[in-house]
Amino acid sequence: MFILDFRDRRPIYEQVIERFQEMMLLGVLETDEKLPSVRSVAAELSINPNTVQRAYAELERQGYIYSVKGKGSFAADINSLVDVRREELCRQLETIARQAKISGITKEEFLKDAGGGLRKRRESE
Amino acid sequence: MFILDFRDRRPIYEQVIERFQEMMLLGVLETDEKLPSVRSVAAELSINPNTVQRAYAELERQGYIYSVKGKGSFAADINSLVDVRREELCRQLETIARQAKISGITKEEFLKDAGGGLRKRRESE
DNA sequence: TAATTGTATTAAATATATTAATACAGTAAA
DNA sequence: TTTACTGTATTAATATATTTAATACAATTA
Repeated sequence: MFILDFRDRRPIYEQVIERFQEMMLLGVLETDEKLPSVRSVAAELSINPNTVQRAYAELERQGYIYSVKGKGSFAADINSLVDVRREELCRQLETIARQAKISGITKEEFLKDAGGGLRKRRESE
Repeated sequence: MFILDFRDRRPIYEQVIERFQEMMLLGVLETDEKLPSVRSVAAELSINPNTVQRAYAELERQGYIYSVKGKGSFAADINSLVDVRREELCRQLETIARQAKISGITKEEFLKDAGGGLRKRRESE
């Protein structure tokens, strides 16, 4: 499924949240598709079910998934969430751009790096 | 001097580190200029001297300052650190660019936001 | 009925951050 | 030399967040 990065200082449940968000945004998980159960994710990642449950609860609070007791957790329609995500990324981008300016990086250098980051993925388009 | 953001989830000592790094990169603190003492910073920010000491120790480890017992802590020549900082920002930029791509943000939208972030500061140049 | 699902609860363990209270050694100035 | 300031180290207590552990219960499905 995916693996955890134990060098990452952030809590495990946040990594789990991010991985599932990515899978949904990338279409690996489509709308109404079933997510693996809390217990199976816990077993696969060798972490506690409570930690997975915390991630799922947060994903549901944010509108990424919906859960039905006895049935499972399912990917929600995330089309309405794109704007929220876009705003968050814009905030992060402003923060790093401010840091770049402070560090004496020119606009040209910054945009060059940004373009590189955008292009360097596996070509899916 | 500066203030702390208690809404920030990150530890206080990290904020202290960042603020001093910024002051040095912006030239507010010049090479060999004396930083305020551990105890005075602690008093001004109403935090424990140990917390400031932790920030100073990390700043010294990273090469931003040097400390002399009995004299004080001083801004180091940070010219050789710019590259390290540039690489770190580049890594962050790639991460956020990847997230943007996953979120379906086009290259044009991303670069537009990035440029905005770079320009929106008080005009010091 | 049996097995699986999400969910809730309580407790313990673990890690990290922060404060508190000292102490020591080096520097500078009175 | 004494006094007051520096950085540095140590130990303990406190607070908070994270993670694990061990259950339990209700709903669903086969």
